[in-house]
Amino acid sequence: MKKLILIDAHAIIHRAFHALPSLTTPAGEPINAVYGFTMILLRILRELKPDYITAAFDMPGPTFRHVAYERYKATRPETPSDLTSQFSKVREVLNAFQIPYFEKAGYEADDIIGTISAQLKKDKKVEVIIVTGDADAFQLVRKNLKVYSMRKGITDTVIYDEVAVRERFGFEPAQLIDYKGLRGDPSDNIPGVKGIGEKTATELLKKFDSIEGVYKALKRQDKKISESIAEKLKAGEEEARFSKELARIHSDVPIEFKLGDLSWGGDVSGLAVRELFRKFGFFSLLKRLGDAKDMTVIMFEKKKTAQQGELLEIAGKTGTGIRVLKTPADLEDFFNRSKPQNAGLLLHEGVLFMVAEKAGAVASFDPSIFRDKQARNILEKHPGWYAHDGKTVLRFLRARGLVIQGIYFDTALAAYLTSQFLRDFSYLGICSRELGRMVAQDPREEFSHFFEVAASLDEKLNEGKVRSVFSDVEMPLIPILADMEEKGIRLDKKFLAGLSQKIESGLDRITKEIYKDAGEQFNINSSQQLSRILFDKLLLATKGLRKTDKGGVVSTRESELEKLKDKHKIIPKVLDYRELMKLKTTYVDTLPALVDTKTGRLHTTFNQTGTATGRLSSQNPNLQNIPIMSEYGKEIRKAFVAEEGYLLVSFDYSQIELRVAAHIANDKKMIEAFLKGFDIHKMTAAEIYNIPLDRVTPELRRAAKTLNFGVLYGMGPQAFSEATGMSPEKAKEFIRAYFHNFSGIAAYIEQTKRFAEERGYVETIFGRRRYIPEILSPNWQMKREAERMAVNMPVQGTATGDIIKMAMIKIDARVRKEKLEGEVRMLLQVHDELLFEIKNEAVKKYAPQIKETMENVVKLKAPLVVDVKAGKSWGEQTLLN
DNA sequence: CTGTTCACG
DNA sequence: ACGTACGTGAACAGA
Repeated sequence: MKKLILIDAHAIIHRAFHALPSLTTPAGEPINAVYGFTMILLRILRELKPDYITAAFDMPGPTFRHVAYERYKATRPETPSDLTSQFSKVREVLNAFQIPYFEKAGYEADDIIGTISAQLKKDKKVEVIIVTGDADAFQLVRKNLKVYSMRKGITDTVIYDEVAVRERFGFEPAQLIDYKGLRGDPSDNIPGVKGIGEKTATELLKKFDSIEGVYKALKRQDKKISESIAEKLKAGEEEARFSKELARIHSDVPIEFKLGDLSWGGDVSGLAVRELFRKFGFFSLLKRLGDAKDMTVIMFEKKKTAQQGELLEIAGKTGTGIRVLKTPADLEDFFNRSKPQNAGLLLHEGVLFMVAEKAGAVASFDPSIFRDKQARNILEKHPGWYAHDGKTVLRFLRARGLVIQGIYFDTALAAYLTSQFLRDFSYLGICSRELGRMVAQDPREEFSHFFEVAASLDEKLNEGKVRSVFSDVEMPLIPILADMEEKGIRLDKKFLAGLSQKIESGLDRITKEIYKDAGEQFNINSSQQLSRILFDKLLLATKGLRKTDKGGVVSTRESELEKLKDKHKIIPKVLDYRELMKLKTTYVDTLPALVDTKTGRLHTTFNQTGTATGRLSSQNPNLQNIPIMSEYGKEIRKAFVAEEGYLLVSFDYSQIELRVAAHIANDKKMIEAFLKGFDIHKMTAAEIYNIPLDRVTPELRRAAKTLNFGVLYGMGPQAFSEATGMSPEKAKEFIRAYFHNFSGIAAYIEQTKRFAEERGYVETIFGRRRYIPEILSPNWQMKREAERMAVNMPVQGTATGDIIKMAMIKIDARVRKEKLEGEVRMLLQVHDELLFEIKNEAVKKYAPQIKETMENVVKLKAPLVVDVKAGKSWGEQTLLN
């Protein structure tokens, strides 16, 4: 069957305009709606692959509906001028794609679409899909006519066919106009019957089919209509019939077309499209179209890959401010003509650029420059560079034997610390935001704005104490993290190979048993298939089990299977299988493959701009989630070993988040407990149960521990009872007792929520911020969620963001000052733990110093305590303190 | 490319 | 009227 797409351009443009932030073309004209429209257009062309396509527009001026009813859409606010200018640009887009469109004075886009689809009703060989952001079109849905619509924004799309309409509204598509006739439509100012809402309208239509049916029933005094409703209907009869007609999409617009005129050629990447995208600044879309030989200006010719030490060389087109530096004299000249304090290094798609204000803007390096002594000297003595993602730049240069002095201002970090919404800290991302418009892909263009972007970010650092977090914490951390990444950690591959064998055989055995218990073979890794086996075949009861987040199907996650443990012998086997599989695929088989052949060690990358709270994260591989809990997990840690003659020494902040919470909340009781060195969880149990310490059982202590952590995250009674197995009532009482005893914590929570509501953000004690706009959400659930984030961030951010980073900086400074690089190496940070590789004979001397530095990096009311453990591997360490 | 699950703090 | 305890990254399934 052939496919025809009808786009309600009017509706889509409006939707896109409101869904996207304001964006402008490089020339400064508003473009967000056009951008959104184009994204949707590209998506439907790709997804639906139409044979025919056309679009319809509204025309300015009154329509037949206004003539019939002067108050039609009278409550609509006037179209903003930023939007009106975009309609003609959307026509330009359609022209570029060679998509025909219709518009007719006196009619709306809706009616044009209704007319076209009505004419195709007889044609059984064409399926019609209407693309719109407006629910009115649902009335047209029929066999072979669907509506492609958006739930919210422009990415969340959904296709309505007859079944879907019935499901959503509870009646047939054609009844939608009757529904509107009764209920009205405030957005179009369609009156409907006063006093009849969604519920009643749907009920009436279910019983009497249509407005005509409803009024016939009313005439014969049908008992199914209650008195009060009958009265409302009587009073509103005229409005009802009239509203129905207003809502009806017409199919008699005087337009002429032949289906053949609407056929679509299928080319989304023609010359005209590229030209237009460039003009509008749609560079990300342009990129998605792929390269077209006839259009792309080839600026750089790839000689060898960047990894091999050879960069890219300019092949031509150096006319617009870009210069190639080939000799040291070029470099010197470049520097002399620039303000030396404003020199920047940018790594973009594997090419290093040097940016300097007043010196012809941008230069790319000729690779040979790295080998020239004189040139290196010039680069190395420069006191401080601007950079975007300085850590990567630093490592890039170091890998080529060039050690620069340092990074003075990192735009990625500045954006990270000042950003209110953005999670994307790519160079292009921050340029768009800081400059308030889209920025070209062309390096000549985008890098010339570098200092403008930096200045804008610099200004924002003045808010509160953010600048001190930037210059005292994040910036100094750059070279330290670079060092840690470069050092890497040794991995015992042989040991892991043996472990892999063991797990493999265990897995084989369990797999067979599971198949036998299930009575068939299936993919145990598939939660879907497992669910079918457990709940459809073995018929295990699903009552009281959680649903998955999005799918709404019964979850098979561990905490749920745990509840079924005794119901069927297959369950514990599945749990074992899951554990082994996870360890094998994520760690045992994966890590050895990532060991660097040159260094023989495992190198992670720390992401310094990845988290909302100020923590680091670790990737490729993630070395912050190496197992420790299970038996096999500990085995995996044993594969992380120290170099010969060294020990792996770990320094763990003991309960740092709780101590920070006690400090921030100024909770007298908790602070006292920490001062006296009590077992905090045991004491918590004793306090809230009001019993002596020696009567606290292990279970009570465990519950108290759960609560101590849970409270910082905003845990409710429901979750607490799930986690501890106690009844919800008891859990509630437990929590109440907790807040009663630790009134400081309770006050902190309330105070922080209020702070967030008033200011829109929360902050750590050092001034790191997290913006939480959702705190003002009218949506009950979102608000609660925002509150939990707000309460948690200052604690998590202070402890595992600020404090441990400051400790790292202090330790590093000392190592450098005393020239201990050969003896003491910081390797990993795991939020509240630092892992070092220290020379055997040096451990005794330096471990206590590191411990001391960590404990005293900041003075809290509840003192910081660090546990030190050492061993040949990360998995077999013994306590030193 | 998204959803589910699970490893860590 | 309910279904979330915070912050991450990675593997796998399935569309």
